[in-house]
Amino acid sequence: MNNRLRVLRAEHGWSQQDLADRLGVSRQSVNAIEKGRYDPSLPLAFSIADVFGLPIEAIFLRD
Amino acid sequence: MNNRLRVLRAEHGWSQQDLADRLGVSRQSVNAIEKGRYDPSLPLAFSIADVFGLPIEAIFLRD
DNA sequence: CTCTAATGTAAAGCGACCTTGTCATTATGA
DNA sequence: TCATAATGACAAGGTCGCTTTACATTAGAG
Repeated sequence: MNNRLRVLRAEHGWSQQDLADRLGVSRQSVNAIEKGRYDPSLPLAFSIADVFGLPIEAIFLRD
Repeated sequence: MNNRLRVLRAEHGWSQQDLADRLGVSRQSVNAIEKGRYDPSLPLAFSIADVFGLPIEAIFLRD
């Protein structure tokens, strides 16, 4: 499950900590998801989609 | 996190076992998700979206 | 160069997701 | 009625998602 988190975060000029704060999760979680170490839960995926104003499918990609 | 699994499954005339087979998960998992006992992982949510030919947002709803 | 922000990673712990196995209940059909 | 299918639920066990704490590395500002 690839994702475009790093790019989207950069477009917004946010640090991993900034994004973590907006999502209400730890910086390590953002880093781990961004680096592909694991996938977010579905609720967190929805939160990420909300933060960026995009559908989940525009952020997370099948492989 | 509400979902429209029961309705969609009924529309297709599938039993929980039928859907589980298509998703490659156990019948108990389908039942638990359908009953709202827990949310699917993101990869499973994508599989469900694929099976029904719908975007994730059309199946799973924020609360 | 020095200080600080940002990032990457690791460990331990907890709860969520998913499994197999099992049992109970309800509905349907021969 | 009897057999079978479908659903709901629970327990035990494994892995994943997320936490806090901690430390190392990299990059930029001054």
